[in-house]
Amino acid sequence: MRNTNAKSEIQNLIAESTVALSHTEIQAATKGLCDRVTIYRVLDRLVDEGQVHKIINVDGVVKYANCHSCTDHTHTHAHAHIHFSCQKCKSVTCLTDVEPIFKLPKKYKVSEMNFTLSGLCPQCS
Amino acid sequence: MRNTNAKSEIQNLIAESTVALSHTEIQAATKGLCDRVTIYRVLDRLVDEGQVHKIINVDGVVKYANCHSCTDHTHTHAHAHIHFSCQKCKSVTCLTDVEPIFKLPKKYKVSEMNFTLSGLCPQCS
DNA sequence: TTTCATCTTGCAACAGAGTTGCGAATATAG
DNA sequence: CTATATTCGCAACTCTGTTGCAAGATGAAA
Repeated sequence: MRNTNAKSEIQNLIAESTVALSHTEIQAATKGLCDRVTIYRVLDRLVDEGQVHKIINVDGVVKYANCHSCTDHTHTHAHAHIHFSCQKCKSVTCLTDVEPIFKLPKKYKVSEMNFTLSGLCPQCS
Repeated sequence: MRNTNAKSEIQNLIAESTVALSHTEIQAATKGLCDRVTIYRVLDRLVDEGQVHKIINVDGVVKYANCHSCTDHTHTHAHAHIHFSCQKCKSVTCLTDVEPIFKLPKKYKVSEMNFTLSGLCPQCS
C-alpha cells in the first residue's frame, strides 16, 4: 500500500477533525486535490488499513473518523463505543470510554456493535 | 390519509414479516402491484402515520418494520430497542425487551437511540 | 348516488452516492 | 535508474431515492 499525496492529505484531514467526515465534506475540504473517485478509493484503503473507521449515520450518511483509541489496527477490529449524531449541525462524534451494557437472547452470535445516540451536541444545545 | 390498495398490501406485507424489509424486497414481493415511486411514497406515509418504523442498517440499507411493541403511534415516537443485523442472510430483526444501559457525558442531549448488533442470527449460526 | 375537492398514482426525468474499466502516471523495491 | 505493481483521472454506469405534473381514485357531503 503506497503513500501518495491524496492519501496523506485525506488521512491528516480525518485525523485532525474532532467529528467524523463524509465524502462530500472531504471533497470540499481538499478542493481540487484529486478526483472524486480517488477520494472514494483512498477512504476504502484507509479503512482496509485500519487507520480510519467507517460510520453509517442514522440518516444514512456515510462518515469516516480516525481510530484514535484503537490499539488494534487490523481492518476488521471492532469499535465498541458510542457515536453521537447531532440533529442540528449533523456532526457525528465518537464518544470513547462509554461502553453500553446489555443482555440479549443467547441464540444470536454478536461480532459487531453499532450504537448511535441522536440529539443535540454540546455546541448546539 | 387515504386507504388505497397499494397501502394496505404493503402494510400487510411488513406486518406479517418477522424481519425488516427493504424497498427492493417489498418491490419484489408485490411484483406489479404498483410503481416503484408509489412504494416509496406509501412507505413514507406509513412512517408518518407511525405504523411502521424506518431502520438504517449498518451496511446503509434502509429497511422498514412494523411497530409491534409500540403503543404510541405518533410519527415521532422513539424506538428504544436493539436491532439485530445478520451478516450472512442480511436480515434485520427487532429485539424487543432488550434495553441497553449506558452513561454518557452530560453535555449531550439525547432524544433518540439507534442500537444495532451484527453477527449471525439463530437461523444462520 | 352523484358531486367534488383532495389525495394518490404512474410516468418521465432528475439528483446524489458510489462503482467499474481502462489507459496514463507514479511510488518504491531492487 | 529501471521495472513493476499501485494509484490516478476520466468517462460511463448502477443504484437508491426524489420531484413535477397530468390522470385517476377516494370518501365526505349534498
